Amino acid sequence: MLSKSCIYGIQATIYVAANASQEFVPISQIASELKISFHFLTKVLQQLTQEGLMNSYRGPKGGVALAKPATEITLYDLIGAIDGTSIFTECMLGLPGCGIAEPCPAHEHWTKIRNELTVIARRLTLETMAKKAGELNVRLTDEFRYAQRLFPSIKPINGAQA
Amino acid sequence: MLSKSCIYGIQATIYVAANASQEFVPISQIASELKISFHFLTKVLQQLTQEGLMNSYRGPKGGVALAKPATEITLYDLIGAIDGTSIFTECMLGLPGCGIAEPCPAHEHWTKIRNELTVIARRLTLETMAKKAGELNVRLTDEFRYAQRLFPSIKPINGAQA
DNA sequence: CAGATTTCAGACTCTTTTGTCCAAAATAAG
DNA sequence: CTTATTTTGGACAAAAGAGTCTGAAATCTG
Repeated sequence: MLSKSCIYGIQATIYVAANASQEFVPISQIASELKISFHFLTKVLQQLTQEGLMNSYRGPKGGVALAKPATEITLYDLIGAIDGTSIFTECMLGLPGCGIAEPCPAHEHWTKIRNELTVIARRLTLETMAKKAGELNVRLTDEFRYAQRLFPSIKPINGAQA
Repeated sequence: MLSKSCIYGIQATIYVAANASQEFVPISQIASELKISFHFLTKVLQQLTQEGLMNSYRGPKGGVALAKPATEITLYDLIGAIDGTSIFTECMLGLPGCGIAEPCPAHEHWTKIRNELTVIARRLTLETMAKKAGELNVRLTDEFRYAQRLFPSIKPINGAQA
């Protein structure tokens, strides 16, 4: 569904958004907390800065930060910046120009799903996901936390208890 | 979204289902009409026969045929046989065990989409898609037909005009 | 039986994705 | 100015996906 690059990018961006206290968050910190290869994540985040979703800063106290308020970045933006928007537009069978005029046999059904996916991705903001990530039982990585805070450095935003 | 193998498998199966007159359809015929590499398609269809969705027969007059009536094979079966069912079950961020207890930040939204996709894929039968494929303006490949029948050997099933 | 047809099985190549590594450029702090 | 930190950029390797090819096994036809 989503590429590894895209998944890492989404996870990292949520992490940065949830970590509102730091101005610039070093990629090394993100990588170690999310258990992602540092060098690989570096490239992914470079792409997000090139797409204008993040700002970066070199040197000590440097790192990456959101280029816009978390309310103005959506899941759609993140996916589009890394994997491209083809998931939201393409035919299930990959047929170019599949539409009402010359559809594939599954066109109408797939279109329905695709449109709902698009609506949801456009509505789901980074702020919403970051708030979720601050809740006790919600996680960003494959590690279960079981009532422990996985990222002690991140304070719960939405009144979730630690 | 779907792998090339899976797309080819779906296209080929629809073709076979739409081609109800032939008992066994040679893979070479499917490959040439759908413009798919013969050897590659061979492997994909082999997988479908191993999964019990198709029967195959060697030698002259041989080829592949549906192992079950087209009403009893769904899009879900085809995808599951080639790409596996992970699309229908997995977390958007790929987190193992992502569920109500320990969800990812996008869990509830993605679950909604995923469930609808599952319902649609389970309901969409090969018969329905094959009927569609028999209609004049519907196509299985990236070639537009523009009011020409792309596969003259296949007769329209559902009263579509040629 | 001989020859033609077709699937089966495996080896092989090419491309894309994923992951690793290293040196250079920018910046902060002493 | 020097050193440590951090992103940038590119090269490189490993793994997976996509596609090609060859020979063997099965089966029909004559």
